[in-house]
Amino acid sequence: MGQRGNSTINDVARLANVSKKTVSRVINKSSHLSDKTRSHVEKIIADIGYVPNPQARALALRHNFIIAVIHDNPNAQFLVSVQNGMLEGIKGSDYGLMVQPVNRNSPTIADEIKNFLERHRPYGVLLLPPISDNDELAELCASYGTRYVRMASIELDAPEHIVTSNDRAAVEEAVTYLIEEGHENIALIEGPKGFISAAERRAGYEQAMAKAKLPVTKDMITPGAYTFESGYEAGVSILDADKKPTAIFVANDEMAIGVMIAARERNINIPDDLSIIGFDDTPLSSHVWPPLTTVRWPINAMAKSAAERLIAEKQNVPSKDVFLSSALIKRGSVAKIIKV
Amino acid sequence: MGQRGNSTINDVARLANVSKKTVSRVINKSSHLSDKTRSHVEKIIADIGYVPNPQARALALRHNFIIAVIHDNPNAQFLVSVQNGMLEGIKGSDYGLMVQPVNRNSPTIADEIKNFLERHRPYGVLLLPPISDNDELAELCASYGTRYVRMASIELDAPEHIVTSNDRAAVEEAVTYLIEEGHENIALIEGPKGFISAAERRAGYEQAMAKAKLPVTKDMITPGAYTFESGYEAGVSILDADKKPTAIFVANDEMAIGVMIAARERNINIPDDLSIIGFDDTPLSSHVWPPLTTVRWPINAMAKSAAERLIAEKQNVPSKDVFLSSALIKRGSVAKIIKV
DNA sequence: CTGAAAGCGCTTACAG
DNA sequence: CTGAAAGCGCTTACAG
Repeated sequence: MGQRGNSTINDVARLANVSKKTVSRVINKSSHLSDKTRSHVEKIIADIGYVPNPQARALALRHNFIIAVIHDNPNAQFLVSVQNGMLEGIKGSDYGLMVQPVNRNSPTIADEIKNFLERHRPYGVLLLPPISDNDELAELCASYGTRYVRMASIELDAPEHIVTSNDRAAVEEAVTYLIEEGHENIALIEGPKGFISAAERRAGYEQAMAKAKLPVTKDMITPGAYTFESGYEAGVSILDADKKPTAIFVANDEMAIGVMIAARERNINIPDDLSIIGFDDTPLSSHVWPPLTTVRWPINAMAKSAAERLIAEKQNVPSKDVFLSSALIKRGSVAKIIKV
Repeated sequence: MGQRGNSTINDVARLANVSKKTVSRVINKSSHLSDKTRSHVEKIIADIGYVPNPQARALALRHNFIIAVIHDNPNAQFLVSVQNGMLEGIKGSDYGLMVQPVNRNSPTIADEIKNFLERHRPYGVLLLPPISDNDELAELCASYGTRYVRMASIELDAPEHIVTSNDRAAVEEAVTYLIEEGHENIALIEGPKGFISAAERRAGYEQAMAKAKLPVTKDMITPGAYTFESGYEAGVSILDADKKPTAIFVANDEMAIGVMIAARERNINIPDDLSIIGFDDTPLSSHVWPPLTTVRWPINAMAKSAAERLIAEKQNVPSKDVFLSSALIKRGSVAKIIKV
């Protein structure tokens, strides 16, 4: 009996009548090895259920088999999508995934990350928005020799260090759709100041309006914080104003759902009285009534690509993957305007 | 420059003019050490920014500083709550958190877990429902000498291996509240077959009804799968029937929200025409209209307690913590029945 | 194609 | 209170 997984390379070597080195070669699938020796050793390994000790390997190899996601993002759905994507990316490899949240508003955020990097020395890390736009943190990773990829809405680093979604183009498309449906007075509820994604989505909105030669006045843009509550409040302020828009583009789904609640309270019918488009395509967006028309954000695919890059033989192979260009999911929250 | 974090215990020993062992003693906060030596060594360590190599420590110590959550639970909110709880539990320690999803329906689930355990040798793991009720998997952990804790709704293992919520009592309380509000025809939408939590919640419902001497017929219980879609379908089947209940206890919030959509489609007003209580208290439950009355499930606290136990000096200290006894969150989805 | 020696960076008895 | 030696379980040049 005894515990599993406690036989060592020495046991295998002794039983197989070869040197440790030879065993090591079959573990690491080295090529200089006769088929006969290999299969003999493999049989012994299978027989005694030998598995190399990961800590010993890591020490000798000078790197472990761990990648991590470092984030300061409270959104559960987003986080799990990222994790699932990364997990897909490392599937079949020897790597595992660690999770390390940090506190964006803390002045010691760099120390928190230093601490994590020192304590676990992950082979690579994925930095999620919004902290991914912090250059210092990226440099910190580099200073430890840790591979890193940043997820963002613009290319704020070298190609091998970035995985990008083109939020601007996607929003422009969504707002253009609203315009094509006959809307002219289209409001925007934007994301929090300082978030690159918020700025990009706003830029997409402005571009679409500009191309259609539709005016954008200050009162058409309401601040938000990417939270349900902030969406609700923005909705209240827009819907209680004298001149209401016929459509609102909301910078994420959670806020869009807040707006829907505000509208319902006021007996404003969606989509007949008010059209709404969100951004993210969270599962939730199809679970509200009416189901929300939204822009699909391929977080899963982005995270997968990032993880693959992190554990690739050479990270340097620049990947010019830009995700998300046209990804409008039309559901039930937009109606055509019948011009009088 | 050169990378950070690449000085070794030897550098410190040389610079401080002591042996490696002495340095090791200060790292590990051993007591047999003069204050003078200790502070001298600490200064050197701080000066050169030395941090012990985690892989080397793990190898010598014969265990690393990683705990993991192993799960087969698709619910993002649940998963993130667990992760946050565990992270709180290990805060300030040297431990870090890994995440390993497995496929419940796969015949090779044991192999997936074996693989993970062998590859990373985590110091401890938390098993989440529903796979937490699989005794084989728990034994598998034990066979590798890996500490484990299982999260469940009943005490299906020794006290040190379990963290429990008393779903049955909590549901009984919720249904009793419905009864006190005058409801007699109370339907149940239950969780999936084979889930312990589903059976416990159903038992709580049945107990409450029995104590109030209210009949429970077969047609009052509708199956569900803990998903929005299954809740919606169950809602449709209940609300399209001839004899409608005045209240429904739904075994989780996601399904409850599905029921709300089904009700709205049929112009059934909540709570005036139909009262609903859910279970979980997900953030979402207060973001719907009307806000959902529900049972608060303290996943975060449970996960924290489990993580603390996993990294404790002695796991054996049996913790008889049972979470959740009375945790009804009254919001807007229940109305009093005015008896005629 | 195969092996003996040294090394990765720590900690653990055992002495003194 | 402090240290020299051996060991944790692997891999890496270097030989042959």
